[in-house]
Amino acid sequence: MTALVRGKLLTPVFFDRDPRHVARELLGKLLIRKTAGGPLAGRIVETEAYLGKGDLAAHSAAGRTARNSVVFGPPGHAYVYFIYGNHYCLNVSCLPLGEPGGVLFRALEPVAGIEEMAAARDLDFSEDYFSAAGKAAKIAFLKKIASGPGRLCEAFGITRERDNGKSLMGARSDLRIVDDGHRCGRITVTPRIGIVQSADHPLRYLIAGNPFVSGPKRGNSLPAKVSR
DNA sequence: ATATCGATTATCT
DNA sequence: GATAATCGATATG
Repeated sequence: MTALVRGKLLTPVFFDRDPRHVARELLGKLLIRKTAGGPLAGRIVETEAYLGKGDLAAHSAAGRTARNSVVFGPPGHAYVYFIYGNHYCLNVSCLPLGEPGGVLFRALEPVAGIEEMAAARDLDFSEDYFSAAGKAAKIAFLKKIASGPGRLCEAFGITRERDNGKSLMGARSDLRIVDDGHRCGRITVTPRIGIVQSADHPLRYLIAGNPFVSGPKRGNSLPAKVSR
């Protein structure tokens, strides 16, 4: 697996906006984790926007607490929380200091560090088998690595202890997002997944037709489609 | 292919 | 004490 993992770091201005814009424009960017054994990288293919005010599904809906304080902080920083006693989820803070808002990373297309990520996910990986496998089998395997918010955190070793509050824009940060010039085509917008309050708002964004998005294939092409 | 269910704990009421 | 921005296993068509 070749790994061309280079690109421009994103800036505070990119994140200092409405989470809906950030969520949409994060599609196609690369999330990168620097490790001693080389970089882990995945292309962002699915996100969800969480708005500060009036969004009852957002952790910030009831105001600032110890857990959600990063979302009230400056833009471009990692908000990592623990959920269901089992999983971590990664968000990036949006909007200026004092205004809550964020974007949840829901799925990545594995780009570099496949073997390391598979190991972190407790998946069996054989280079020989993988390189010989057909296209469909490759996709099926790669989909298990980071297709889901809890899965991508496990693949990247993202935890609250290690990453909460960290800048995702820094040249010194081991966790960052870059723009490598990739342009995704059409974007599909659907309601968010796994929530009950404010469940109808179309705030989930995904690259249309991308096989690495989370969830059943059915719901991923239903409502509004937007191009860019 | 879709539905249902149990696991497991930080956080908030 | 109830809940949760999930996942993986199991059951059923």
